[in-house]
Amino acid sequence: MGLKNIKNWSVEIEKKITDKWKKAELYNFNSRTKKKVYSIDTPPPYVNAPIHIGQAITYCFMDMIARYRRMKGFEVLFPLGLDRNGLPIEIGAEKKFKVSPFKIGREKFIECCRKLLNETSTETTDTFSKMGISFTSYKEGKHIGGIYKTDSPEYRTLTQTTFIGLYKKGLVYEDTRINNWDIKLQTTVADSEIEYKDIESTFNDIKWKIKGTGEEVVIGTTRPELICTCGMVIYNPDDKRYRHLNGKKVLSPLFNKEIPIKSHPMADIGKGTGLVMMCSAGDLSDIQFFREQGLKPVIAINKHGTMNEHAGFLNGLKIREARTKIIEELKKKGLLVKQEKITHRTPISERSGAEIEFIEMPEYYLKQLKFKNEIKKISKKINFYPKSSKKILDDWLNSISIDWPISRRRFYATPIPLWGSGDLIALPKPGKYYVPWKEQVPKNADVYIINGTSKDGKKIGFVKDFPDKEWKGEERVLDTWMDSSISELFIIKYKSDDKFFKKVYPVTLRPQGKEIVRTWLYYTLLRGYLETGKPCFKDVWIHQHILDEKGHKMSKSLGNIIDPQEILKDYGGEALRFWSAIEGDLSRGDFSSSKEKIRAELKTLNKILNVSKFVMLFNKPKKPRLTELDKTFIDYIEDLTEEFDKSYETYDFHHPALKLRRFLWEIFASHYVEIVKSRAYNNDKKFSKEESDAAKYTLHFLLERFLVLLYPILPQITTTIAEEKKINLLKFEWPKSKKGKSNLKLIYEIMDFNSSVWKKKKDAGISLRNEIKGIKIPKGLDKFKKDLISAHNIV
RNA sequence: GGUCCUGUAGUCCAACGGCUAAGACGGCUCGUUUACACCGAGUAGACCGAGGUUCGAUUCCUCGCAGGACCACCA
Repeated sequence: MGLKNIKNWSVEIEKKITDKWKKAELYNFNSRTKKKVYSIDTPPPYVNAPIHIGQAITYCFMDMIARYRRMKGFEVLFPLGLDRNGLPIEIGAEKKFKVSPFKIGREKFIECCRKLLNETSTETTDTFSKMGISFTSYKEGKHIGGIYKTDSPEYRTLTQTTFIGLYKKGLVYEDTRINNWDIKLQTTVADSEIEYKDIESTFNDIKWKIKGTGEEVVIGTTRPELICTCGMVIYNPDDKRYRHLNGKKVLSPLFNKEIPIKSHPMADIGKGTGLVMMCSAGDLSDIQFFREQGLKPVIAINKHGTMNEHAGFLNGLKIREARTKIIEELKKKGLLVKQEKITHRTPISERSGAEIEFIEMPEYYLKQLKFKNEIKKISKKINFYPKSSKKILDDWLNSISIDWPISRRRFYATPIPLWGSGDLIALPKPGKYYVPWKEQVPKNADVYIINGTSKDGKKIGFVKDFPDKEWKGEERVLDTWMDSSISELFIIKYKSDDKFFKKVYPVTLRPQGKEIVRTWLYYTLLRGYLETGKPCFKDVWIHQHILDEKGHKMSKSLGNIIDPQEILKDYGGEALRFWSAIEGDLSRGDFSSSKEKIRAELKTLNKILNVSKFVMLFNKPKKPRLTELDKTFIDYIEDLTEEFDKSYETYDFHHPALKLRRFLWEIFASHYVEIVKSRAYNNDKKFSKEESDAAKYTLHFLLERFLVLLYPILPQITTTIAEEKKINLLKFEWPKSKKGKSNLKLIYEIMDFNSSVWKKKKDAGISLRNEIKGIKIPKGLDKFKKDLISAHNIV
């Protein structure tokens, strides 16, 4: 592309490069390679929304990792996945086409989801391409490293195959339990899909009567509509006020149900009146309590979020209405003592924003409790970057208290591959994609009988052995995380290319955000362990959040979104990449993004361009004998080479980027170039040919090495310049460096000296090219005397 | 409540326990010097607070304060 013709680095230049790269498939994976494999389990973005700035930045980092590893001689597997399963897609379809799956039916709704997905196909990959991301492939397909979609038959087959395997091992069971229920989406959700928000609610003090004595006690609650589900009233064993009530019964207000009173440490003396009504629907800890006490839960809320027959006069009302109504009733009867506004941490469904209710439903579970310790053990074998991020995983592991509910009552997801007939379950053969809700049961499917107590199935034959049975296809689907948690297995061809899988497992790196440690990372470790018994990753790199300029989370409602597409359009991928690296260490802290600062990095790109143009004015001679000055600067960049190797290897691109920028502006351009300019031109023949050649050689050497070191961060501009020098950086190997000789202090001394001369000339009002008298070269810089005198025109 | 991370100029971000605390963006003042006005040269501006360890602390330790995160609890 002729460096001379490029005035400024621009988006147009980038477009030519990235278009070429995208078509050329430069980074295809050679499965017969003898190199070591470096594999990256990239996070598949959801395709129904454009890439946001956070994803853009993290993919920049992943690309730096991939490019560095290629230089280090690895065969790099860096695939792009597209997540197309699950609730986000369904919610998108519901909004876009203004439909409800419960009204238009399953088939039509799935069509809507497909329609939505087809429209959003290429935007995501285009964005990545513009950023210069070196995915193994930009083509979809079954080849190793091809773009994969999580809703493809191949992917869903693997999800089902692993499900079938888990079922056979007795790790999947169905149970009817109280669970997190999303009223909006009409499905059970897992604990990991819940977030907590502070919502204002009212704390109501209500009078209750002790049976027999008629004594009145006051109990506080935020959920008075659940009084009908109260199974016990408790107080703290140390609470003297209520000791005399132990073993007595209390009558629930309005319902007059007899409820036992007991002491229990869960009650806190200081909170409320010290008495707690234990309901079977408040939250999961209540449910645990019911189990512990052997109480039978009463479920008063149905799956649509309305009260049922257990709620007596509240039957048929929505939860909120029921709450208002019962408070009215209590007021009328004079049973409401006091009301107080409090903020209450309320469980919210992450996907829909609906308040979670606790409702009893039969769901499939994957056993996870019994593997907690194993997962802890294998996670110790994984390197976490930064180390402290492992704590997030440990905290989560410690808090897991129930098995993983994996069935969902939704539609656009992997179907659960089961058919049922009474207490029999038909489990098809693995390796195929099944859609039980609209397909006949395969005759060769295994038949299991469900044992009522253990919940585990026992195999008793095949479907063909039960010709009289009518089989009903399972209608539920699998939790999206059941798909996502095998991404690392899918990309290395688990169950489809055993030889390759064995060679490459465990996957080298999982890069991901801290907010999905408890979902994506944890579930992947669990699934990987259940499939292989081993840790599935060597390294895990956890990044923090990308915030707006003011350090706030970006969100549509705040209107502070920075759109990477816009940045790419205005400033290009290289500016975005360089800014990402310069801005901070993403694994250590959150980072704030600002368009202004990204724009500012364009200056650096042009500086690189211009310095290169200058160096290219000279031909690179064969290596001559170098001067002390030349050696000093070469030693320094050799040291940087060594240092950056270590940084890049530990996923630190921030510090090298800072030092490279400094090297470019401060050390190389402002000082080395300025000093040796006259020696390189050598117009007045003050220097010998060898001395002049030494300057030219060193200019080229420093520039080349600079480009090589910068290449992982800025691939487009560095390769463009290197091409001019007949160097192909895409295939360049990391240089073997000679270390330990650099003398930065000496370089600073040179820089100080230069500055002082420039200042003197400026103060004297003379041009920098003019002669200056009376300057003494400092002792330490004696060996550079000839260069310094010539550079400053000292007489 | 528990745990973790982070506190350096207006903003962002550096600095093996030691020298004048670096650089960028933004200010201000000058200036076209054969790669570069997306430039060059200057200039103003900062270590959250209190103890401790040390000859010496921005750096290490303790406590506090502030911001962020995760977990638990919240009747």
